[in-house]
Amino acid sequence: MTPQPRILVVEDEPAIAELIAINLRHGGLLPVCTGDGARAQRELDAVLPDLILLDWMLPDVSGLELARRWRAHPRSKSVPILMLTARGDEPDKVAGLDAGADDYITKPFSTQELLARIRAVLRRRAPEQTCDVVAGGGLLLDGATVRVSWRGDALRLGPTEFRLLHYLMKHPERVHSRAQLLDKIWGDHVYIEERTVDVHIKRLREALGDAAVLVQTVRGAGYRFAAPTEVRIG
Amino acid sequence: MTPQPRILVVEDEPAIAELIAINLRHGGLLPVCTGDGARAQRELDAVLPDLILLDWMLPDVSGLELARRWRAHPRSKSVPILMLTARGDEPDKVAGLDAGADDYITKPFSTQELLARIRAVLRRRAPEQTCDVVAGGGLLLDGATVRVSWRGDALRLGPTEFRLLHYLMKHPERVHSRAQLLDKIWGDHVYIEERTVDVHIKRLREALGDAAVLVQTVRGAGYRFAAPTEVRIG
DNA sequence: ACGCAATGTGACAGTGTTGTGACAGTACGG
DNA sequence: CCGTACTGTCACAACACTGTCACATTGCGT
Repeated sequence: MTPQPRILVVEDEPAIAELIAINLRHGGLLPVCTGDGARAQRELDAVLPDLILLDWMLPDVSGLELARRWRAHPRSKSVPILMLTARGDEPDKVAGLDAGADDYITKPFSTQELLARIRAVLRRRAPEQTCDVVAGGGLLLDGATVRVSWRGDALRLGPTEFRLLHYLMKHPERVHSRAQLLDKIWGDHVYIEERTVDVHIKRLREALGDAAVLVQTVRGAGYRFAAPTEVRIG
Repeated sequence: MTPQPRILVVEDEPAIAELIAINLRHGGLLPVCTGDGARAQRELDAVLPDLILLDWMLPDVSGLELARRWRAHPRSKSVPILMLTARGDEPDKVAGLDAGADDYITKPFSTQELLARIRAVLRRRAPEQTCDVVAGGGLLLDGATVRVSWRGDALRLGPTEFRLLHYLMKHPERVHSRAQLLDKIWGDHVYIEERTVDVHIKRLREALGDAAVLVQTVRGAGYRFAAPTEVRIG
């Protein structure tokens, strides 16, 4: 599990989503909010969260449908799902758990109850974390053990550096703006100077040593993880 | 989203409203100021803005009430609201977010913070851009990775050269006047010498090397991206 | 061939962007 | 309570990029 468990919040009502986000953050979790199934899917494709907080009612598809779909997909199969439903209808509860939800919670709920249930699910899942390894250009990053190695030698990274590298390596070649990185790594709804990203990139490069060339600056656009362009000899 | 996002500023103190307006304008946004709820409502009925900057205290109604009302109305439901309040009282914050605000900023605030928060909200609302690759005449340009290659070899372009080539390649064959290029690539709100386009075209050609023949001059009209015209025989 | 207008080109100072070191605040474990 | 590790911000330096100019070159009509 990453230092700060990532929680993907799928909730269409912005006010509630924000409320949840605040509480999660306060509880030491890292919320990422999405308002519909499509966005949630994209987010899920990007970085696998430690837990999904899934609202029953969504604008595009039902939470039930999403849960079933994610449970069927091998990549997201093992991510625990906590269902969020308006009233404690017994049929819903059964259907939700049937679709693969690990637990469910009914609105309105207290902050403590939400956190407690999330922690319970995380704890239950913790021991059997599946592998989440990314490799590229001689670097090897393991999300499960929180370790990075360069040609076999272990590297020492701080938490933020690790998450930064993790995200960059999951989307190699692609250029990410500072704003995007803030959203994805620090979580949305937090206000941080964009230049802070630069500083962490520097610290990351320091820690990477020789592998620093893999983290490239694209002037006027952002940063990217990639093997340096080959020199063609012809 | 319009090229220049419209921001409806609802703030009763003229001095503060003006200050905000100046900062927004400077940040590339288009502010429209109103001093009370009634005017704001009229403005909202007239043209839907991209974001609403809403003061907590207003002469006629509370910002909270406005937010709730706008959130309930289908027309204005999806316009993000950024609440503005004098002190960072947590109860107020929760109430504001509960009423439908997307984010919250407390006075006094820095210019940068205001702009950053506005951009963050706008960004969150904007759909995630899909990959855009353009190819033509042996050139390949990828907007996501910000890379250009000529018959497989990577090319090094500056930011403006990249945008210029991107635009030209997106509309091949077509001739673009210098004025059009300035509008599309530099933005329509800045005044720049038309000859500057020529200079960037030259730099672009330099960077393109052999592929420079694809960027053609049409005397008296402008520039165009196209495969060179064949020599007509017969 | 000539003159005019349009375009190419090299140079340059100003600006903006990024790298970097330092610093204070915070969290955490001993 | 103190030390350690980490974070976010800032100020400054280094550097790339930008816009403009002056001048060279080209194209075109007469």
